[in-house]
Amino acid sequence: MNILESSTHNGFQVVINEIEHQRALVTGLHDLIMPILGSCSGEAKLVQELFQDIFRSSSKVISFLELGDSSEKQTNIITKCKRNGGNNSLEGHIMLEEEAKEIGNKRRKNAQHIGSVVTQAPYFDGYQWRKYGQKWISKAKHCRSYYRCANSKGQGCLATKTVQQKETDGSGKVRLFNVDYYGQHICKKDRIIHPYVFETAHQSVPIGNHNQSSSPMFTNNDAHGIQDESFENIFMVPGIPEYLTDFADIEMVRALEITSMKSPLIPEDLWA
DNA sequence: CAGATTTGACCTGT
DNA sequence: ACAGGTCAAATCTG
Repeated sequence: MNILESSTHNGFQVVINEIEHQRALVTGLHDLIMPILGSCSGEAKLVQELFQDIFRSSSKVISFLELGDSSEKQTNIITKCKRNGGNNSLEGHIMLEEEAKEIGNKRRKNAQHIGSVVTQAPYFDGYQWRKYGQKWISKAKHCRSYYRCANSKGQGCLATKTVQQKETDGSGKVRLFNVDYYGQHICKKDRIIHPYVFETAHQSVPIGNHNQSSSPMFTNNDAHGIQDESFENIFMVPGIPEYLTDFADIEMVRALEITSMKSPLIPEDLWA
């Protein structure tokens, strides 16, 4: 193993350890929240689903990283899937949902799918965005909005995202949005510092506590891009405690943080 | 008035 | 032909 391979492997191990640590933290949070919500409420089901999503996602990342430098294997799987064109063969079934999505992608520009997030707060991801289009998608209940990085003009940043409200369970209490990210940000110094949770030995800092005073993230939506929907409509979800709406946002921010950490060796599909 | 958003038209891939 | 992504003129807003 040469130095480069060794350092890459060590880097992966650090990431794996961090993700394992995050899983432990999330488990603790889960155990804390679920008794408060009860087991039958719609919010509890939603929160349960979000936790499951987080675990599925982290398991996926860990199992990928544990394959080590076998990124070739992953590439082969994807290639095979693409060759099969989504037919009914066994290999076709191996195809991940995200990969299938990528194949069916009709984007002409910025076709690089960076990742997807389901969140209650689709506009708060640390970047500023400008809406450039909106479209009713066939058979979808809600229209899809198209955003590009606010620095697309000034710095030529090609990052875009689409936001589409998910169809809910019908209760209408909670609005979830699918957010798909395309293209890497190449713009500089425009990011808002993430409200990371830094854990100390025996004391966890509450979510949202960091940078809250210096960052407008939790106090002023004007500084965060999109204003075509009201702040209240997005954040003040009836029946959901404030710390839970914060959690949903932290989840998204973390997903993005992982995205920004990714190795060029890892296929984009993994991060979807 | 400048910059952001909206919206219908246009373009492209399937 | 159709669905979905982008463009650009019109409109809105601070």
